[in-house]
Amino acid sequence: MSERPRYTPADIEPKWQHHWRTQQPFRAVRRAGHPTLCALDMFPYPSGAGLHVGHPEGYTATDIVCRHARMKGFDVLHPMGWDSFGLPAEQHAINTGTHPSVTTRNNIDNFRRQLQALGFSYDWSRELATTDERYVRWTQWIFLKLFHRGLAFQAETPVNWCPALGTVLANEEVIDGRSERGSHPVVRMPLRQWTLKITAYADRLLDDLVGLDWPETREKQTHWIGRSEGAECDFAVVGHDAKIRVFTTRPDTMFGATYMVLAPEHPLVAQITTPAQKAAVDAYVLEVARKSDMERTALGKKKSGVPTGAFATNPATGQPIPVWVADFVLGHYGTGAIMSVPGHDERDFEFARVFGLPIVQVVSKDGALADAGTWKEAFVDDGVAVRSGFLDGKQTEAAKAAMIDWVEAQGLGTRKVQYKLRDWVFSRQRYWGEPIPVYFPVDLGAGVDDPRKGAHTIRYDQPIAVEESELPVRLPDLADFKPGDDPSGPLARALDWRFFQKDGRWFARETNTMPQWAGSCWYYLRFLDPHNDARIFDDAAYDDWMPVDLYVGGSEHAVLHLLYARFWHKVLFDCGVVKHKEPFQKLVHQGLILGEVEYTAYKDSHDAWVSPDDVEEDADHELRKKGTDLGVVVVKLRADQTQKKGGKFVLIDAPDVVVDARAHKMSKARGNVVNPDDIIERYGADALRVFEMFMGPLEAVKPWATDGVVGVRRFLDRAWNVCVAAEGEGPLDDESLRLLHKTVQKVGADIEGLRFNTAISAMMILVNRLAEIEKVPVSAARTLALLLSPFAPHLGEELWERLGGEASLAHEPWPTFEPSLVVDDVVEIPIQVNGKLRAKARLRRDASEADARAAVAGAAEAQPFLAGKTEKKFLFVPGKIINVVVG
RNA sequence: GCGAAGGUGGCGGAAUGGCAGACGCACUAGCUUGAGGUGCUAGCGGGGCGACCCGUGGGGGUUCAAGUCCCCCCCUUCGCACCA
Repeated sequence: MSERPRYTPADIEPKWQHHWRTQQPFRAVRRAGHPTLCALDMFPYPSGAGLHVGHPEGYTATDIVCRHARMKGFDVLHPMGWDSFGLPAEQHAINTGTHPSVTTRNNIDNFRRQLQALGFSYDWSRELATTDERYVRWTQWIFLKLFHRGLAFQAETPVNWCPALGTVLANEEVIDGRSERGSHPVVRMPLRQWTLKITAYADRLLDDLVGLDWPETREKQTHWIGRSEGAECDFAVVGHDAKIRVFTTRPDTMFGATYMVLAPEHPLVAQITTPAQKAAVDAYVLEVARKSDMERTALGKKKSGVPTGAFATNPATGQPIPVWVADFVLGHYGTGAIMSVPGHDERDFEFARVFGLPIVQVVSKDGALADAGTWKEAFVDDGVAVRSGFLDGKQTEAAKAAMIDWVEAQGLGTRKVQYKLRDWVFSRQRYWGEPIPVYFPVDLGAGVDDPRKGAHTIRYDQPIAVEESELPVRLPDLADFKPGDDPSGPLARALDWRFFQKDGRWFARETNTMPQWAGSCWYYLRFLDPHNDARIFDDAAYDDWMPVDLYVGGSEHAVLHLLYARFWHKVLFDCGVVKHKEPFQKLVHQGLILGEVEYTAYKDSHDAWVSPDDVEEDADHELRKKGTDLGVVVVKLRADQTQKKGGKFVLIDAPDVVVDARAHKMSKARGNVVNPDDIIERYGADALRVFEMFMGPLEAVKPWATDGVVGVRRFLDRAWNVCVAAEGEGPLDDESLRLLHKTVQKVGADIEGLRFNTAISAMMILVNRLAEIEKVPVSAARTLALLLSPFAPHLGEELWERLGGEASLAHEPWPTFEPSLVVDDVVEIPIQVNGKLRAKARLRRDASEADARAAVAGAAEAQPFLAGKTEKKFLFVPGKIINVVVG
């Protein structure tokens, strides 16, 4: 054979990356009359660890969409940037003394290098970092918008203080009483905090979810916002002036309220507890306070509580009912107190059962009266009100309305909408974040003329916004980044930065900084016009591209980032800065890529095998054999030591020992992280890109398997060989020509439907076919190169050039297909007898039933199943199937 | 407990109600190649010498025809977690 050049990604990939970097074919430019696409990736936090194979998954998906769109004539905005504030750089600074800005710069350089090595078609001229002062300026500018609208305020609120991190955390950052990052214990304590009034937007955040092309994330946000309608109502405490205000979604059941419960944190607890109960209540409240949220909920079903000894009057019945304290009532939801209707609420029912409190039926399924005391569970469905005075006979909905009317008429309370969503604690006691652009007057102590040197009081009650013209408020250079054990943060130590004089008066800057979410709340907007120092962005740039058509990122941001960003967007909408109610039209979460599948078995201390079902974790997180105190160790196995038996993997040498076969999340601790650099070195960036897309549906969680990469590499090799061997303009045989056109159709449709895995398999089929043909015409090879190019852009460009392409194929028109060639005139269709496949026939697509009958008669394999039988039914679906039903 | 997604070969996965397992990995055999991770050809769900039979978590149902639609159950993963 002649010497043909081989496919060498190590040569062609840098070549084209250089071309793209210098020629900038991916700059986002608007041309009148062209459709537009704004496709956005969730920008990464540039960690020191660099990219892992999870990053390129979503990035490759959007890159394919963008490259395809450009070839379809779209003007495309596809930017990338860095979410570069964050704790790790600061932690690194604490550990090593390296300034976070240095670490951040290095990490960004590394991330950029890695992303460019993957050949993504970003418009790098729009690159931004949230840590850039020119970006921070506008983040602070948005904060001032919030501040001036009364949406940013200081509050002495109970917050999640994490002593180990030395900062407060948003509720969303606390999981089971521990920090999301690092899993450190979190305690609740009241502190002065900047808080954003996201609850003012709760209804709009909820309502505007309708109509978005989003996955189940919409439901997650709905649950997170947690809107519930009901009423507030006061219950008078017997013998006190005090009233207990409760929130209920079931006002119709008030006649059935047989007791009340206060949260242990409730301010009235101390006031109304009788002397006889004081000791018990104090002890209980103390005990609960000591417990973390985790322990409080880990108790699960067991209800605990203590009576206060006090009674309140049920306003509906006029009867006194006991008031209890119990931890299942949360101080921070609703009013921190409930009326308990054990007949019609599961928790109240359970509680009543544990403490022998009366259970009364006030809602009936069919109007019939029952004895609730004998019930096994509460009746929580809607029904008809009974034993409820003026509500009797009313359906639940009507009864609710009537009861609320009554409560309002009596002046006891009002209709009320309650949300789970709480306001967003927005300050962090950290250095590496955006300074909050606010300062406070300072009162000097007697004889003190400089607060840096003497006693003073900072008037936190008189916040003053920094003038827009003075933005950005820059971070001071600091050498010591350690968080304090109080919430003033490391910036409090930068005295010359913190205190300043203006018109002869001393002021102090806010020393808290913004949380990492701030920068990511609006970066998609800055991409529109990233170098504009006069405005946040130009209106024309906004009109060119907004809103974001496609937003791809991990589902871990389903509530946190996406809710906050939507909130800011709506505030900016109210300010007239943006013109759409919602920023992200279509949202897709790429599935997590797990590590390689691992096979593990267990052995006890006698060296005997233990199946995973018999292994449990004891209180010290040590593994032991269930029901014994034998310690158990993990044994890692190779795949070839195991086999499948009855749906489970077992040891080949000991088939009664079950082996765990599962893929785990990639983590440094587990040592199963795959670095894309290594894959690129071995197989090339295009192979990595294609493999990530070939692994399965974009949204699915998938285990990584390095072995599989060779498969796509072979495919790319073959595609290369087919194209470099292409010659002349001879005709393609009919079947191959049809396959080519069908592939063009399928690849285009699959890209638009984000079904990259099936697009790739279609191209594999095409390449396998073309590889069998002696002389592939150049035109077919050019089509193949174009189809391939969104997935394997370096290969696509190189082949295009070798096939005589004049310039980069980045804007070359996407191939079209001939509709008549994608539908076959003659199709092979199955012949079934009683629904079972017996033969096959080749029939014209427009064949008649008579043709079909003739085909059946001519199908020798089918005859034995027809002989001597009576035809009951003859089914013929043209182009699909023949089914003869006989009896 | 609640909510969502999902269960198809050894593995990743295909399949507008119409030939289950496309495409790829791994594996087996042969060829080739002087070999050290990437060549070529063939085979590859299970059972049976075979014609055939059985197979999409389990059980029912609808239909000429069900992985796909309906009902019940089981399991896995993810999210939320006493929200009044």
